[in-house]
Amino acid sequence: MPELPEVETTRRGIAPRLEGQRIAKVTVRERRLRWPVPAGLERKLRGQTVRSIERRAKYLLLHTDAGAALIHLGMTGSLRLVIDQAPPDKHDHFDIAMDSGVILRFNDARRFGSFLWGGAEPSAHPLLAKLGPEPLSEMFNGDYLYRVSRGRRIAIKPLLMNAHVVVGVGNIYASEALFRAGIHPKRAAGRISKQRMEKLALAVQDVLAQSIRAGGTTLRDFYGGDGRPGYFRQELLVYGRDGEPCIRCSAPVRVAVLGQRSTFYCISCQR
DNA sequence: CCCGATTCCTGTAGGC
DNA sequence: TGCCTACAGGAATCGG
Repeated sequence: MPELPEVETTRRGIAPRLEGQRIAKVTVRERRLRWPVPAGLERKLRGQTVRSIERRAKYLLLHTDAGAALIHLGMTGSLRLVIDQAPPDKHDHFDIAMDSGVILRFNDARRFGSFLWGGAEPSAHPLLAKLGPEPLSEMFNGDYLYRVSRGRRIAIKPLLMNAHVVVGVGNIYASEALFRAGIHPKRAAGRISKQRMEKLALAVQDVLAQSIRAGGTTLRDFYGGDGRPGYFRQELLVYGRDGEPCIRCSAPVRVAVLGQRSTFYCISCQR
């Protein structure tokens, strides 16, 4: 379940081997991803030099002089660097082969990922244009959360997971940040004080930064560009701990379904 | 506009 | 062992 830390870990893993390299060939084996892979994407990229790899929300942007390719990992997507000419495995949907011989290979069993053309101004792409701020930027803070939540009756957890409010926070880190801030996931967003929103914004930033340091969270599918799993799973405090005692107060951690998502929280610490 | 439900998809786990 | 079902959830879209 790649959220921001997993995508950032992937970026850091693959960028050093791709930046400055020329794309020799792009091979798409399966065009039916979350959005159809556009016809002609191979031709647009071939011969271009990868200038930089940027992350925006959960998208990776491969910048070239002709424009940027957009890659989203969806739920089960992963990018790996393949050095030899290893034959593609099941669900290896596309390759970006460099002149150096390195191949960037995308695998995604459930095909919720995407491979798109963002053009010269990718921030104007329809999928990127209306995204909220980056959680690790200065724009994202308690004042901002307080302001955008006024008058809204939605529970705080689905609000945090709404990419139009803030990007990169998925199911795992929303539960973790709310635990760290002591806020009940079902609390109406519009009824949370500015002081508590400040705590929440800091908790979101802390948990994401800590996870990036650990190389992300590997539950099952996620591996970084170097093929190594992330180790933040060991540092999860409530996610996946249904029935276990809270590490802070020993009351049980419970799971509830909120907006069709499993939500983990301490019945005592979170109000 | 707001917000909950639905939808896409396949590997895995649990029940029998 | 094998078959069936439920579940996992990012995020666009639909409908009330």
